[in-house]
Amino acid sequence: MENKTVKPSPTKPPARRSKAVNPRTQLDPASWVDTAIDVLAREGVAGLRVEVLAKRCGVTKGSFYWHFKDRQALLDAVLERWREGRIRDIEKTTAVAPGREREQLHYAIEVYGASRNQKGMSIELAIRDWARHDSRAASIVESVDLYRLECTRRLFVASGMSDAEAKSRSLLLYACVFGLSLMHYTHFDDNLNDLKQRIAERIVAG
Amino acid sequence: MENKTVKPSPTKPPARRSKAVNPRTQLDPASWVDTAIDVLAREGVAGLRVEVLAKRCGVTKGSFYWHFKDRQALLDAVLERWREGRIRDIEKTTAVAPGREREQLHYAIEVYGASRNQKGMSIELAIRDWARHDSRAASIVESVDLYRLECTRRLFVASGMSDAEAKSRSLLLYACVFGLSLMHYTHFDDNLNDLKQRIAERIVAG
DNA sequence: CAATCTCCATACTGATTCGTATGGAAAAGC
DNA sequence: GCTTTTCCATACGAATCAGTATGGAGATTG
Repeated sequence: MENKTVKPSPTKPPARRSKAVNPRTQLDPASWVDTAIDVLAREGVAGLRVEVLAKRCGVTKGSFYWHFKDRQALLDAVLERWREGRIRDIEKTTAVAPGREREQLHYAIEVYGASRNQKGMSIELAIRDWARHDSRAASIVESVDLYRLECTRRLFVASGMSDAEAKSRSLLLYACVFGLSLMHYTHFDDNLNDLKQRIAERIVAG
Repeated sequence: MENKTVKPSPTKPPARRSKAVNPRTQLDPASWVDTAIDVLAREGVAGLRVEVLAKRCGVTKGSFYWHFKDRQALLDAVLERWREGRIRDIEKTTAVAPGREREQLHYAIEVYGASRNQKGMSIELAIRDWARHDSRAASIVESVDLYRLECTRRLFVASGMSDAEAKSRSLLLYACVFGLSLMHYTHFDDNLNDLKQRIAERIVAG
């Protein structure tokens, strides 16, 4: 379903409202997904309930079930949105001029640091936990993982490593990044930055 | 509450039933926790509902609320049981004769491999996701993490590393182990064992 | 202006959930 | 043997959830 389109005149592109840009009142599937991802980051998939989301959008379920066939349709839209965003992000992060591959790998590790990009990592972990019980989410996660692993593999190869070593480093890089965000090690040392720096070196250095 | 004990005669130790060992019918808090951890591994905390657990135990809620004050009491018991098991396991895994520290570190990495100990890792991940929304679980996870990090740190130090380097390696080890179990990389390479071996070397080697 | 379409509110059904209250059967204690 | 304690079943109330049905206000279209 996802919006019963193409009924009046297929010639007109969008033209939904009188005002060119929607002022405030109307909702579309995209804004529902926005809200859903926000809730996902803070409560996980278990928090993605249609009545809760509706209240958060300032409307009722009636609106939701006009834009989406059912709850699963929203969940699928959330997964698809996440995948697209991740793919774009990876391509941007791993694009680099020749000779600066190791530098870029350090940057890739740093941007995943839990300090900034807090919300992005929350979404990441929420979806990965989701994937442990849902095959749809698992499939999305796998496609994103393979794409990311491939992109960083190329960086390692370009920095002079064998293919097998590059694959190994690539896997180590992401495993470490996600694993660190799973752990509670704040009180393990008073110079966490030094530890992280050593880890990054261990992952990237030849 | 957790069992209204010490009413008849505090002199007798347990002596709950006629038969020395409980044959089958009676339940105690420990067996509820057993079932709960089983469900936790397969469905996460969200699956820990008292009526569901009761059905799985072959009884009704009446039994549950006799053994536990409320649902939270069971959750606390699950966390405590997990912590105790982890502490014992870590001590056993990191106890080693001098000179074999690196060997033991490789073993520690291997036992966490998702291949075996599948259920243990499922519980681990379920509790870590739980900890993202619950301060009680977060506290338990932190205590376990700090203990584990300290134990492996000692192994790295004993194998000849500086304290800072040992801490860094210790953090890298667990982050990688948990991170790998979060990822979906089965189709990334056809010789995953080689990749894992390289990763383990990278973590442990001097 | 009238008919239609868009988007949402309201009001239901039915299923689950947590927790309480109460009673009852079987064992244990005296 | 009678009472008490243990352990659980049953029955309830209140809350929350997914999904459906229906109507209605406002904009769009002819």
